[in-house]
Amino acid sequence: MKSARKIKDLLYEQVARIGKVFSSPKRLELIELLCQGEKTVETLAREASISVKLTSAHLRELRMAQLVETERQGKNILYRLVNKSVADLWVQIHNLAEERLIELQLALQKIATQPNDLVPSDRESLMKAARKGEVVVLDVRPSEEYLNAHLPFARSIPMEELRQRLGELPKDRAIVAYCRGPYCLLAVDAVALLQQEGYSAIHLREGVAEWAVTSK
Amino acid sequence: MKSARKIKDLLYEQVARIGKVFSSPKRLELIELLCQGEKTVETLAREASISVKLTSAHLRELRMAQLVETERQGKNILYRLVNKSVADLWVQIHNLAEERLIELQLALQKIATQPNDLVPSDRESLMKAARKGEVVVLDVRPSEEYLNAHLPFARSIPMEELRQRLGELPKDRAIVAYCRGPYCLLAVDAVALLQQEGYSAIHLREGVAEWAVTSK
DNA sequence: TAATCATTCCAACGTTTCTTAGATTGTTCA
DNA sequence: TGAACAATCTAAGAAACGTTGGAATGATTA
Repeated sequence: MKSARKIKDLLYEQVARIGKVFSSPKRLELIELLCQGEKTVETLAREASISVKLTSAHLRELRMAQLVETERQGKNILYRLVNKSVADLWVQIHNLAEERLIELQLALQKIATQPNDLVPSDRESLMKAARKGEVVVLDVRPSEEYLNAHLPFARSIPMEELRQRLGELPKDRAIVAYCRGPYCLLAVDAVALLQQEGYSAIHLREGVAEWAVTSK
Repeated sequence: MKSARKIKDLLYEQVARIGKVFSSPKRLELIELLCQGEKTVETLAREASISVKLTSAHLRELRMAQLVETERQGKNILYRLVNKSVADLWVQIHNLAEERLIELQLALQKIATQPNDLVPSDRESLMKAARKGEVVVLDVRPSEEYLNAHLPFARSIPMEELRQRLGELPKDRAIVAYCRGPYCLLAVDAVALLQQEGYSAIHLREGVAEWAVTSK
């Protein structure tokens, strides 16, 4: 019989394979992007501002840990998360980080133009207001991501088109903008633009992954 | 204004600080031990079969990520997890690992003497049976850990004392043994001993941390 | 106050990981 | 079939990490 110690070492080593994936900033960014839907290597590289080669190397780690799966589509290879557990883990890790790390809290505070521009994270009342049409929930991510999944009652105007399409939005109601999550700056820019143009805009930190986490 | 890229890099880097903690097998083992309650450096070192110095170094990482807190008690320094989120994250990571990594599944299968010695993870019916006294839920961890927290209706007989205290257990009812979690081998040994002595014993893979995870 | 004990800090080694560059595979389109 | 393209594989230097030994800290006990 193998020694108990060796068996245990083997078990923890396997779990650490998963942990390692979440230990690199760039891999975390890729995971967050994959939470928005399947993407090609090139798209991921562009969005994360890294080279295709490096992206491929990081994706290899994700693949070896069995956290993503690939599908060839013509010339491109699409990557996607294997299931919701992966997205959940990402959300739980960044929630814990936000809860514990003062440096992160400070950095996040600096991003939001004004603290009261933030939506208090009370999902039920926000959804109630959205259902009644009292507020407009606005998804400013690229439209593919909106099509893949979006918050209930949300409308899609990608950030790139927002300036041209301002006329579609009402000035007499609050506009709640969201994007990929708390580390995506699209909604921050959207709120800044909207406020500048005289809209009453506020920022919802959560994205679809955060929203979909089972317990809060 | 700082470039958006720099801000994002900073944010993901902070989250990665938390991820890094979960990327080392030995640190994972320490976290699992700390899930059972507060412990001294020496105890942690002994249980994880590593030197005190190395334990201290790993605990330093945990401290710098703000995931543990310390308290001096006489000569010793007690370490404990700052809150339940940390234990939850450990449980979620090892659950995902068990779900995705075939190597881990195989290793875990080898441990259990027989597949049918495992309790089907149906908490409600187990608790129902335990409440009625139809089964005996047996905690074989050291008694301090039992005192810190244990499953409902559980009785404590530390593995070290089990052989001497066999008489306390009934032979006409099923005995459900558990320990620190799926990677702790105490309950495996307990089940083996009990079965050898003619008891009807089965193994519950989950420990208190797994049991306490909000959603399953 | 000195001696002891538990723990941490510091420095150093070998190992792993990150990142980039060059060559290679597999697919599509002409 | 060959050219163009997307992505991966391999190799290699730089950076970070795990681990160990020796010195230092801080509390307790005699």
